[in-house]
Amino acid sequence: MADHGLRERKKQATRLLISNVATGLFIERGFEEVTVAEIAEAAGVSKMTVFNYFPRKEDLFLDRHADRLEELTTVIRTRPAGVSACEALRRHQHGLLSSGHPLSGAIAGGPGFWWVLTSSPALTARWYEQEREIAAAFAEVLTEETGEAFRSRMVAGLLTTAITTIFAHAMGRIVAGDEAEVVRREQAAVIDEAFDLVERGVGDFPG
Amino acid sequence: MADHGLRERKKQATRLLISNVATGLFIERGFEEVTVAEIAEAAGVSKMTVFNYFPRKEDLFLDRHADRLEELTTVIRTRPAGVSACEALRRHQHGLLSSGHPLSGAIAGGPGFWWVLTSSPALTARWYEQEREIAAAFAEVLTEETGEAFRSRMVAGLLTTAITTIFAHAMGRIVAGDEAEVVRREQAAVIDEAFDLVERGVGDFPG
DNA sequence: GCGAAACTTTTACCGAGTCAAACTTTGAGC
DNA sequence: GCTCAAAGTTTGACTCGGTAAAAGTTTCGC
Repeated sequence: MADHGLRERKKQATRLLISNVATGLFIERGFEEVTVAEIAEAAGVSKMTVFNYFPRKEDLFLDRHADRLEELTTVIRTRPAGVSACEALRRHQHGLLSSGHPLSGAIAGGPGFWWVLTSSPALTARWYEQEREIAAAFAEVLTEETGEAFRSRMVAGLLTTAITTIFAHAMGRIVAGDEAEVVRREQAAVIDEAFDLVERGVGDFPG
Repeated sequence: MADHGLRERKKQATRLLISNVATGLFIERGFEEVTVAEIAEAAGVSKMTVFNYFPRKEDLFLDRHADRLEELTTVIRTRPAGVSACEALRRHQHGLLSSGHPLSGAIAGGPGFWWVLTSSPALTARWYEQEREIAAAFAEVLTEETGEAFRSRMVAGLLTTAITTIFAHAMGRIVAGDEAEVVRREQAAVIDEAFDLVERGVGDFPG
């Protein structure tokens, strides 16, 4: 069985169809202005089926979360010996940026995406909930490695804060209308500033 | 007019009544198991009135947020000269702990409260949303003071992470059934560990 | 091809939250 | 005190997200 049956292919196709239809409608009209029933109809499927694939309406839009979570924990778990989690993530962020990956927060492609995200409280809430899941996953990895539960949790939180803030900063600029290319050019320094703060501490800022 | 009219007193009384009735029911049976209609009836008021005072159901339980936000920003804003925001908050947390304040996360009074909070996803989500509001408020204060927007935002995020993690740690132990007195005794070290990480950095943890 | 398992649809339902219109209470001025 | 306007409350109807159960429909193993 597995991933080659007709069944499985159809499922993936349906899932993708629903997700695409939904995303299209959201970008066109905004998250709150589109109902699940509408999405279902537009995708030629029943409302119940939509919820079969996506437990919450928000997940229709934020469906890359699982991949992102997996990717980020892998970065920490499989980092080279002698490299700290902080350093590994710093490099990863630089990598995302220079490859123009959407999650670096500085892509040309779609202010539409960021607009949808920022203009819906429910969606932003879910976004930040996903950030917390990332922090929890980090904490688990670090605790496994070191056995120090509280310290791991703290470090996980701080690292996640860096990632989130870096992202939010870029997103904010894009939404505010800044030129994507400019944002992108300046983003490397932002990444370093954030990770420097986590790695070396805030000191006595602001004096 | 102002805060001495009968009108205003009645409003405050109604608000308090609704909040108390709601909290009581939540602690008794859990957040999801109580409907707003039920709360309204128990408080002898209409459902609409409940929503008049508390825009979301979650706010019925987490109604101390405004005070907490105010208190925390004041701590930063009015800290003595030569004391960093980080240090001021560290001291504040120690103060909360030694005065047995609920928000220190280590009180004897009510595992009920923490149980309600942790057992409802909607409630925890709202809780963390409030943490983000705190981070945003911190960022605003720090930006006003220093003019460095991104750095302020990062530091605000890191400080908030410390507060949140300290709190979550204590709450987790209480909910898990640890003796409140023990948690309380060990909490001072937790506070210092958290703020040390923020102030001096995570370094190369975990090697 | 047959039967079981998986997927979808239908239908009915619940609870949060909104809206508008009617109704009641309070406060101010005379 | 009485009256009028404003503030607050209630009612009832409605929308939408989400769940549950049962009845189809499609795919798969044999």
